[in-house]
Amino acid sequence: MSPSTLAASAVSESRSDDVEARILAGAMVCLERFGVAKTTLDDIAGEADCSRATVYRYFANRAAVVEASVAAEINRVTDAIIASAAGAESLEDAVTRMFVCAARVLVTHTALQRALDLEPEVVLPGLSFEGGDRMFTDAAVRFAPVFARFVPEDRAASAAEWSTRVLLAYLHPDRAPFSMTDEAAANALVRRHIVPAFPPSPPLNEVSQ
Amino acid sequence: MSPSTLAASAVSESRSDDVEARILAGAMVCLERFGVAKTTLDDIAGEADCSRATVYRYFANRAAVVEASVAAEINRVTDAIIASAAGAESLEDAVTRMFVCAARVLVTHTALQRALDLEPEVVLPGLSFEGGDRMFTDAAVRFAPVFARFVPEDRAASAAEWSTRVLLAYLHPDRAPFSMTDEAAANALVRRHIVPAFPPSPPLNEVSQ
DNA sequence: TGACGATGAGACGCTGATCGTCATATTGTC
DNA sequence: GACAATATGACGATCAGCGTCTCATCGTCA
Repeated sequence: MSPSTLAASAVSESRSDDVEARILAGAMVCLERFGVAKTTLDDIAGEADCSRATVYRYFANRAAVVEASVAAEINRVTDAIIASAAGAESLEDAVTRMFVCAARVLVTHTALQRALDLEPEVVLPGLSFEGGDRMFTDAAVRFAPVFARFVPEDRAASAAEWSTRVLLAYLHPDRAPFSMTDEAAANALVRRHIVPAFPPSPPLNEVSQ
Repeated sequence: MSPSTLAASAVSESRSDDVEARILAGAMVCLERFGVAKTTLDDIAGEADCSRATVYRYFANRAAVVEASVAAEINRVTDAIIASAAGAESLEDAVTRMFVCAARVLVTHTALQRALDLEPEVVLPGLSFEGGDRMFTDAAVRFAPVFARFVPEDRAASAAEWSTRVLLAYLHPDRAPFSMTDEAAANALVRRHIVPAFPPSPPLNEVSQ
């Protein structure tokens, strides 16, 4: 448990929170600049403007810092994607916006692109939905409320998960020719793979029966 | 003296030359990716697709590889700048073209920009004409023939040197607001600081006296 | 074929960088 | 001024990188 987690229920947390955030941000800056392999704890501490020992106060080791920094960054991206669907008025519209937003954010994401360039063997396995880590399943969970606005409550989770799978599949570098940053292309994908599977309430089979 | 220098006067140089060039190119790739501080000899050897031992056969140490790689790169850039003035029909035209070319090449130069970002304290001192190394005086010497087409023979060298000084002064990051990539801006600079100082033969003072 | 030069593979010792831990100093709060 | 929370620099251990070396391999040429 990190000090800030403890501090959250206590009184003084001003510094703790600040430092932990600075460490995470500093680590991300280093990952952008140097890549995972070449980033040292000195680099991170220096960028976070604190001592190495302080970093160890918040994280068990180098790997933990990197992991937490990546997780925080994924959270940021997830937030942006969710926000992009705020004004949508249909499932098709919402998912199209989210796909385009995701594609544009990731294509221009320095750290990610650098990682794909320098250490693809580390990043690519993690870019699949089933890839062990709960990174994307967690993201899918967070997407669910967006879907709940357009599909029956009990289907929102699976719609979110399915959409995330499709998104990841088409964002994979191997799919280079397919550019999801193009709204028309994203929309076509959504109409083919997402919309038909998730009709508005009530579900299709209940109507047709 | 490097093996290829020896080989140049001997018979077989095919392989040597190739390897040396690959090492220099590989080193530049690493400098782009990692910066000077984080580039190891393993990185360079790997990028050059040869063993570490082979790198040491051509260069005394890591610093020598980096230095030679930078020198080779400066040569490449110098060539490009000279080539850009090929079709010029006046001093003003030639220098303007060279300034714009230099600015554009350097602004889009990944390794240089990365170095300026990561290790400004290493790069900036070297970006002055007087900066110890003969990098720019050498470049100025190579520019001289271009100037010899428009100014009296005996003034070509100093015209080249002066122009290089002006170029460097205005390319320095501290001068950020001044964008030499803009042809009009470059031309104005040339008209003010270069052309008046180097009238076509014979020199101005001889005419006016 | 045999000599030769170029290269790769990899082991070596050395040095400095990096890691993770520790005792101590500093800071903010009461 | 005492206390808790936290930052800091020092520490030893470990690791990665450097530069050197030897040996095996390969291709070329006499």
